[in-house]
Amino acid sequence: MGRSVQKITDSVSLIASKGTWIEGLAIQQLETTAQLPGMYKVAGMPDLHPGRGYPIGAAFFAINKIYPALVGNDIGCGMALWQTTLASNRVKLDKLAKQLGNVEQPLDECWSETIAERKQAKDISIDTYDMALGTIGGGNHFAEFQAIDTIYDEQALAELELNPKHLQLLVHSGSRGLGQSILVEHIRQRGHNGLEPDDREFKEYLKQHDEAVRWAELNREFIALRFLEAVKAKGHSVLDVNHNLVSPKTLNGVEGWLHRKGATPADKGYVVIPGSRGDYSYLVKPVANHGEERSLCSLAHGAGRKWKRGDCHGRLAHKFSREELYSTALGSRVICGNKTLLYDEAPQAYKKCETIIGDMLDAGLIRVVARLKPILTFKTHGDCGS
DNA sequence: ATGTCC
Repeated sequence: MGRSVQKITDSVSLIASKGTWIEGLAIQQLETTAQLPGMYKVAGMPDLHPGRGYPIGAAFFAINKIYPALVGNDIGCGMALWQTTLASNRVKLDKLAKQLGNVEQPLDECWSETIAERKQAKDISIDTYDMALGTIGGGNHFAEFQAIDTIYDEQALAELELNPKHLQLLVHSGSRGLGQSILVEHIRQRGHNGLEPDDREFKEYLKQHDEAVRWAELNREFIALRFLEAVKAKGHSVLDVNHNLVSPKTLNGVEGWLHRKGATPADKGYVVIPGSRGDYSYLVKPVANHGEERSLCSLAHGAGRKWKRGDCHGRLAHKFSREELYSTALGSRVICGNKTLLYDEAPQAYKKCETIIGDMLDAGLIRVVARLKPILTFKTHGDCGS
């Protein structure tokens, strides 16, 4: 554990070098959250940034308690990586962009049989949010075609059966309105208080939470499938990892509940740490059983915001027109019909992913397998005004 | 983050 592990208090650590910029408010929120009853240890990741009361980009280990409000509304949010059959060197950006016209509309009737089958297979019975299945949503969610740009570990790539000559599809989305509704109903009943295993609501919440996690996984699957269909390609899932959830975990022999709020698991195999749409993403292999105590078996879930959402239009509009933001410095294309979203998620609003990766390398938490370059990032349909 | 808000 090197210079990029900071011990803030006995129970609060931060995986970041002194040179990595982290907003003071985020550290404050991390320390405040560490004071919650039953909270045993918390760990900020290098992408730590302020949230609504609780910071994003952190893991929280509590004993005999879970905090639904800490998990937040986007239960099961995560990253899925799909291998496609599209040859990277044959990509025509205009054609690709054109093919993706309607991929954010609700899935049409042709999908209903597949939806029913897959829901049953994944033990999902709720149907209130079927309309949202296969949709990306807003915020930092996206689906992005990527090309493998640099290979650092051939063997790992082979193990994952990734074809470096073909495009990958990275999907970042969650449980949409379903997770939101579960949180809202819980807050209405119990506020921000934690739940103990003896509480009636504990089991109820966890049951709904676990279903929302599976729903979010299925959502990413349908997003990938419809994208593949739209561009007339085939593909298969390589990995799917949730970074927003609470799960039982034993850390150094202590049983508890690990809350991950924008924190990628380091105990679920290979993961992708995405950069902003104008930056590289990294396929990494977590180092087994390393830094459990300080990192809580977690990693950054992305490059991390540098600027607050609402600030971005004001900071960028005088410098960049909408049209200029439809392409990036790496030559990739952006489809985003929502102006606010276009500015809020601009590459300038995020830290450089390389620094986040560097911090985790310094801490001995990961090995880098490959660097992925963005080709086309889809945020939301391209035809709405604001 | 949000079938986003009256």
